[in-house]
Amino acid sequence: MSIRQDVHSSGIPVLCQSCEARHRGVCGALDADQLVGLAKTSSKHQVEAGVELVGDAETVGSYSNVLSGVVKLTKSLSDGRQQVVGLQFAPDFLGRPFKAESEINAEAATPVALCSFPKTVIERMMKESPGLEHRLLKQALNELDEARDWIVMLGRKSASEKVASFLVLIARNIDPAANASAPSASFDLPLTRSDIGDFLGLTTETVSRQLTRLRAEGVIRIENNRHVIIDDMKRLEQRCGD
Amino acid sequence: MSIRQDVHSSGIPVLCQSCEARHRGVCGALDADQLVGLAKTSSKHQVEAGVELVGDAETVGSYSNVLSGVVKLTKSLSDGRQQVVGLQFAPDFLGRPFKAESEINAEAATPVALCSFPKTVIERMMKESPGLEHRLLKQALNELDEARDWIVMLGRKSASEKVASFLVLIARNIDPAANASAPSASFDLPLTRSDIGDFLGLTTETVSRQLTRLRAEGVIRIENNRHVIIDDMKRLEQRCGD
DNA sequence: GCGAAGCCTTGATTTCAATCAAGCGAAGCA
DNA sequence: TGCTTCGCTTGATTGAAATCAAGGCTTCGC
Repeated sequence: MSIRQDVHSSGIPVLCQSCEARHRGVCGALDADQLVGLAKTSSKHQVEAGVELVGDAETVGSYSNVLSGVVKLTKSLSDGRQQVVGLQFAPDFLGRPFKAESEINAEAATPVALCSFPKTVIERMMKESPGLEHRLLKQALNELDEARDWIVMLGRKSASEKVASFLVLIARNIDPAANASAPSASFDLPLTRSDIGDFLGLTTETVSRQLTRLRAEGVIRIENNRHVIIDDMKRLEQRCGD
Repeated sequence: MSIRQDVHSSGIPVLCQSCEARHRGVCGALDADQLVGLAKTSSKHQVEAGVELVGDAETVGSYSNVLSGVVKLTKSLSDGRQQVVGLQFAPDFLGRPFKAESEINAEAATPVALCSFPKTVIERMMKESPGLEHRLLKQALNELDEARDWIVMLGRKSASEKVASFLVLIARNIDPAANASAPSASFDLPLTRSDIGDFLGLTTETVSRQLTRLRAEGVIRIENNRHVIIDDMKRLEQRCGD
């Protein structure tokens, strides 16, 4: 798949189409020369749901921007218990600077499009361009804030509060219309019931029961097992506990 | 309390005594001129256990290095349920750049010594000195790794695994002798049973029962309710689940 | 020393979510 | 078409940790 190298109206070349849209990714922090240099080394991938991204020959030794879809980060205990420790939506940055191996598995939860760059190129640009480190610092601090909310959820919320919180989180990240003020949302769940369980520290069965309850109480509607419609976000948010 | 401004053997002035020891804090990333400038604006505080650090007049609008003691970061749900979301040991950096208010409470868990700087000064230096942002990025990424291990613990570990994991974490951070290879450790717990419960997503009673069990099985010894002795770290680590 | 307040432990009981078990429905394949 | 597999739901039972309850240690100030 070819890479667009046309020039933005501001005079800054655009590395990939999607990087143009929102600037939480890598590209928004670089100057024109760097973007041209980076474009020569980048490659776009389309990946099916279920594919391991770490350990994959194409992604080892590289950083990526998520262009579309959802990537799920997981860790496992020695006996096989699994926990989701992060979800990356477009245009998040994927990869851990300053560390060779991370013990974290990354897997495409839905079909995913990635734009990848060699680690060496990014690391050189980080030294040259303070703006890039600044951007990565901001993303890391945001992820840390999210992780802390997650910690509160796992440590102190009931199963029904966890499921409600999960739906609100996904709605905010996936449904383009579900902005802060929007009273409703409609989206496909990017995870199976089992993955949702691994995200919330619950079993598949408990997730299923709580979704059934929310549906029975008219808080959400579910079509085809995957598509969720929330008519009244406020009502759902009241069940999040916070 | 006066601030040491003597000169390190390398020619770099030392801002505070403790910053000299390890360099995960702010000061290690600055050049000589900046350190002298920073020293003029810094102030050292000694704080008793239980004191709120955020909302405190002296720490609002400032960043701090933890010089000694343990600071506990907590978040609360609307009905009062509380969860510890971070523990800061010397020489961690305290404060959230790029964000005015954070919803997070910081409290001295033990007597704490802090070295504080006005936010404005640090933020100016961040613009001038890429090294400072680099250091903050590294700390943020480390904290993110820790947060993800914590998420696994809260989501998937049993009460007894949680308590064992907590003891190992504290031993590594507090007992200066408990390095990777050390087979034993000895330290005072920086938290009450109730705080440990808020850290692990458990109740006081459950924490107490699990500690009693570890003691009964000879894995740990406890003196005066607070002092813990671990003769065989390996044996304790085997109970962490990972 | 004495009393009070916190912190901690222990026991009895309850409860919420896990586990065990079964069946449904859609998708993929022979 | 029929078979298998996978994801999901629902029901019955169990179990781990919460809750409720009481009492014991420390530490403090008086």
